[in-house]
Amino acid sequence: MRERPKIKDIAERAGVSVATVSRALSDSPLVTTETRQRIHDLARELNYRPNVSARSLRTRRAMSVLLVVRDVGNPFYLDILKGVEATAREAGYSVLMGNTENDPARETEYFNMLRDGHADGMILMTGKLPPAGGGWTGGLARLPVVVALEIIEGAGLPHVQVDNADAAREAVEHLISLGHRRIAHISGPLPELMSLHRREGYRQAMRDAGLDVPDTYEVRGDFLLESGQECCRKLFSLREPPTALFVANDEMAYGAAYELRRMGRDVPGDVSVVGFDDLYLSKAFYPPLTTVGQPRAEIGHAAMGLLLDILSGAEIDCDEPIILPTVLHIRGSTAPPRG
Amino acid sequence: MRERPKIKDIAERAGVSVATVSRALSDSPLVTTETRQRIHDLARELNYRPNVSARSLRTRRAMSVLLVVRDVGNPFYLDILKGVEATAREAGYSVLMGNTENDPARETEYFNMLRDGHADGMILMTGKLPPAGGGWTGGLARLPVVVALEIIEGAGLPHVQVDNADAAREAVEHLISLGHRRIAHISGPLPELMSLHRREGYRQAMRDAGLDVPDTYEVRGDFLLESGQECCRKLFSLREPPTALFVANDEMAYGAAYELRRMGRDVPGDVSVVGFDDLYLSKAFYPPLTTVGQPRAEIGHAAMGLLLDILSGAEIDCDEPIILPTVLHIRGSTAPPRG
DNA sequence: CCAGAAAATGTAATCGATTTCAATGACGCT
DNA sequence: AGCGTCATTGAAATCGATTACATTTTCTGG
Repeated sequence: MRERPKIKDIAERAGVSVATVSRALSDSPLVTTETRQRIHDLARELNYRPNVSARSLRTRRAMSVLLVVRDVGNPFYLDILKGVEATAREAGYSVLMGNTENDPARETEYFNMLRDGHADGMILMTGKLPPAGGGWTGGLARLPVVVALEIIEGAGLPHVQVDNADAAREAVEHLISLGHRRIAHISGPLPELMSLHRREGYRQAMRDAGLDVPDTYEVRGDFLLESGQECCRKLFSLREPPTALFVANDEMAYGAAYELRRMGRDVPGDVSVVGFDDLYLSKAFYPPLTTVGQPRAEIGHAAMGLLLDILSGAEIDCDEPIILPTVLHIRGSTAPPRG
Repeated sequence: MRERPKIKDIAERAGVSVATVSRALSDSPLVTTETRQRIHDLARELNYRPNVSARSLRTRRAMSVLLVVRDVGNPFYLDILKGVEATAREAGYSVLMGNTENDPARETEYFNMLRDGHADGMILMTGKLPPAGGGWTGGLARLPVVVALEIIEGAGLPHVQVDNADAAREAVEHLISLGHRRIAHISGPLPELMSLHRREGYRQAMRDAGLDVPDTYEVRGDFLLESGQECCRKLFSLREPPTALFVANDEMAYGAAYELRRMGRDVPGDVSVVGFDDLYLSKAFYPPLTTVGQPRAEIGHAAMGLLLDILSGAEIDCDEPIILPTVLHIRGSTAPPRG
């Protein structure tokens, strides 16, 4: 058998019809235990594997889901992917990764993969929907899509997320409790909701402590390393530079810490830095980064679980997002202000 | 048209047969320019997209390739992925990412996806073949698989790689030229060829300089952060610890640098550290890491190009690997030895 | 030992596209 | 007008599985 065997080959060899083979292989109770066993053995012997195209054409199910992120290279997504994969695997689904690089064309493309039958559902972690007009405007709420990490308002999609505002507030309160008064914030891209919420948490902590936030203390980044450096330069060219930074993600925090060292300022001696995400390098960073940890595997697990529910036809309440808890990891990059 | 339109819907609306529609949509010269235009318009209007399962069932082509890595979370793979994707996209292929976590079961699974028709070809970056006996022993050379980064001997597969030994030699020569004599090596997992080659480069540079390499100066890691710390502890509990480390990848180098700081040794004041890979965080690391950079996008580009050649039926000479050049980035983690 | 229900299997339709082969129509040429 | 040629188009087979429906076999009770 040089060619890839098909169900017909097994049927001929076993002396039964293709229907019986199909039923036997899917462990249908309609076939005798003996024939089922015989067919299973034969399938293994021939090293048979069903053709996925044929199967999903007929069943209208691809048995795979799409996990769409901004940037696969971001180590942050790894644990989420693992959580998703483990849950998907249990249910017999495989996971396809999609990488958008914030490119709207690619975002639309992944949505199209849903329609093409490439995948049955999608976990969206880009914070964006494809631009309207591409045929997606209506009926989006009926698509098997779960939004994780990010927030997309008004689309009627189910969400799995953390309380960004609350986590940010906790992080800033940590800085305040160390004695810092002049605390600046490097935010993510605006007006994305995730960035807005983290900024809101920062503002609230400051307000609660009766601290002033001059406009110049809020600078906007884009979550990338270089942007952390750049924002940091801006903040430290101010007349009254901050003594602590709350940075909206770890990657920018790395950039900021690097830039501070370049400017001859010690972290945490001169400036304290808090990040957000707890990338796995953050504890090996110098100094080890104080940062907000998210339950990544659980996020993946919850999102995939929700998607499976939807795929099995359950009605999901989209107004009640699943909120998972964060943990503030206090490490070496924060200390009381000098003097 | 609430349902997803099929080719038949277009055919009815256009008053032609499905055959004509299929031909028109694939821009076959067999249809008049007018009907072709009319059908294209109609397709856009109905927002038609062909069902991939049906198409690939008939054409026996999935128009997608598999990119299999040890660990998607490793930022190292990002640029390679980008190179692969760009090249694939041009040729109309999409890229599916596979993540093995060094789990043989999952490695086999991705190979099976090839047979299932999920993908047409595969770029393998795990350095391993699935265990024999699963029906893969014979005919592997005929599978559309390209090995990138890693090396798999004797399988008759085409390779895209860098000259690991030469790059390692260059890195170690840099340390020697700074005046170091006691240079230790933290290797990758053995007996993987990539690790062996990097170690070989280290040994050769030492030999060429007439330097001794005690057995205790070669410790084996597994490419992960923690292993870098651990190996570092071993080396610095020696009677005569090294003054410089050549570490087989950046991630372990991070771990080693972290551990050195914990032990109160300055990098590069007390100990110089050289890594391998040039992760994008390496330049923001403290101190910025001296490391060997690989042409990642080009590796992805070359591997996908090779795969496309194979898929279009070209005969590939597997004995002549494609070798791409490396660059040693000299940064702040290396300096002359103290005194 | 037979009617009839239940269990096991087979036949053929089906999923939605591509493609082979046949049929049609338009056109030029004698 | 008649015929061959070429350009278009259509009808139907095909890819490899699943499954509705039909059929055969087995079992049960009377």
